[in-house]
Amino acid sequence: MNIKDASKHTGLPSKTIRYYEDIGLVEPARLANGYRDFSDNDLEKLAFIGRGRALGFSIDECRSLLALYEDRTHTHSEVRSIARAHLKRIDQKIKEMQQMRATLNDLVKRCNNDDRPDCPILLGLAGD
Amino acid sequence: MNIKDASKHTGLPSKTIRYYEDIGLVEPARLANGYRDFSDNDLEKLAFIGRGRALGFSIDECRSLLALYEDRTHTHSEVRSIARAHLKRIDQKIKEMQQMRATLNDLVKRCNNDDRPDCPILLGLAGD
DNA sequence: GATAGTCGTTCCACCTACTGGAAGGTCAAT
DNA sequence: ATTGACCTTCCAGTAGGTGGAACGACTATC
Repeated sequence: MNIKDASKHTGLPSKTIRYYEDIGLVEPARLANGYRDFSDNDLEKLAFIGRGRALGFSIDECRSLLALYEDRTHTHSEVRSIARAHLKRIDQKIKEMQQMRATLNDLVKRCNNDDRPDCPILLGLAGD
Repeated sequence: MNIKDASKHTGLPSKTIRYYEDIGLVEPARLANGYRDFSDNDLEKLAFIGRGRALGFSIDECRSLLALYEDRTHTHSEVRSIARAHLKRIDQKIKEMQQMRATLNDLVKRCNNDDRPDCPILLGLAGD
């Protein structure tokens, strides 16, 4: 399967797939004309990475998870520890974003009810 | 004020302050020895940018907001539109993260209650 | 057989927002 | 005179791609 079709199958842009090859995540075969030829296994790997990325795992975490997946002797504990660490990171990030949101929303609301020359958003950024 | 003290005042690393000068956000004066000499106004600008960044605004948004702040004839509407767009982005991002969290948390939970050889997290990533 | 249009290839640069480090200059205290 | 803590510039690297140039390959049509 050529790269365009692999892209359609996995939802990943061709450019990204080439990049993933560059950094050694997949190693598609090559046809006589030099075109990449993706096997079913390649597609599965790419889809795996795609899902991992969609869940916010880093490329390196995806790499590790993929290796664990392909190693039939994998233990749950390694996988869990990667996943739990990531979950913690996500929770942290969500908290930060909610804090941001609250502060910003407050400024915006104040701005909505205020038509004095100095915008409360800017005053907020300026530190009052 | 030298860069170290400016760093302490604003909470921004010296490296970052130099970077901000590089990209034209501040233009501190220079002493005869070539050292940067930050004025109160420079410090205010840096702190402004720092708060903007902490709220998740991009550098370019901070640049615009700072310009609006320094332009005493600024209108609320421009500021609001930047802030509202950012608020929307934050909300979108929070939603995405919560979706991620839910999916990942589900996988982790299934993994906790499951000691079959194939880890549910990996199976989830592999697309079941 | 020529041509057009859509694929494919590599390679290099660019993006955001910094951060790290090397090589060297300056200053205050001892 | 030397130490240590500053300062300077410049170059490279980070993550995870994305854009574009320059060029080759394949298919369909005339």
